[in-house]
Amino acid sequence: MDKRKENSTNSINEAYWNNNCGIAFTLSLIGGRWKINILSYLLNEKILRYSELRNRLVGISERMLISQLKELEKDGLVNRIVHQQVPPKVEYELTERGLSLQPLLDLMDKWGEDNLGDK
Amino acid sequence: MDKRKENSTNSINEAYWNNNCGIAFTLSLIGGRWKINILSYLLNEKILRYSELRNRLVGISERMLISQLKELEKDGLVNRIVHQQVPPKVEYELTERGLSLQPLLDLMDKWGEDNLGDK
DNA sequence: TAGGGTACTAACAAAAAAGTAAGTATGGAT
DNA sequence: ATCCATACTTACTTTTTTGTTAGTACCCTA
Repeated sequence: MDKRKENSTNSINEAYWNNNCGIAFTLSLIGGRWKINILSYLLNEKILRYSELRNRLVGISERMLISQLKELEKDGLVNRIVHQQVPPKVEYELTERGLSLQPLLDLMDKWGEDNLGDK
Repeated sequence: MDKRKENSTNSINEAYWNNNCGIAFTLSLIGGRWKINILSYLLNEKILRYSELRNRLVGISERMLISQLKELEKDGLVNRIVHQQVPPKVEYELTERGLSLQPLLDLMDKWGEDNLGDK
């Protein structure tokens, strides 16, 4: 959403790895500042409207919430469901691809919990 | 290594989630710009010296290579082995904790490969 | 005595990510 | 006619990450 320079050294390297390494590609989809939080809530609660997500994600700004949701939608991980009514009502849920992240997120959570305290 | 403002909104939120969510903690350790690349090479080749890593990580700058290695070492994922000789020889290998990331990285790789082409 | 190879370090600049504050559209309720 | 709630949008600033370039130390070799 915010524009990046497409020919910076960093962008070129990033694009290269994202297209040639499964791990890098995966990280590029779930690595955003608030993405795992959003994905986790949606995994647990199935469907949430915009304001419900905002209330759960303590500390997030509207700008970030929208931009993370847009990226997740663009990457095919969440569906945006618009109800035609006033005041507006928009809900978010995981796509099949989003749901398929569950085992990965579970494993990340377990590894993290196992290593959190230790040095 | 590079200093951050410790009381910015972003830092506070990040620290909060990293200490309370296994996934966030895991991401904070492996999410650095070149960390998965370094971890992958060390998983495959067991032990590599600094210059060997530099040659494999096409596009990385010395500054980034050092800073990523230092963070991985601080987080207990890699060992730094210094040989007392001239010219210097320093090798890097995974710790047990680093090795324990293998299943996670494998899963991330698989998910990425399965989803790379599709839209 | 000058140069070479390795593993770094440091200072400054550019790029990218995130924060902040204010504004928009809509139709229904008052 | 005004206010309200929801889901955004926009412009501008700060913070954070990364790049770039130019060093350093060490002993050995020529």
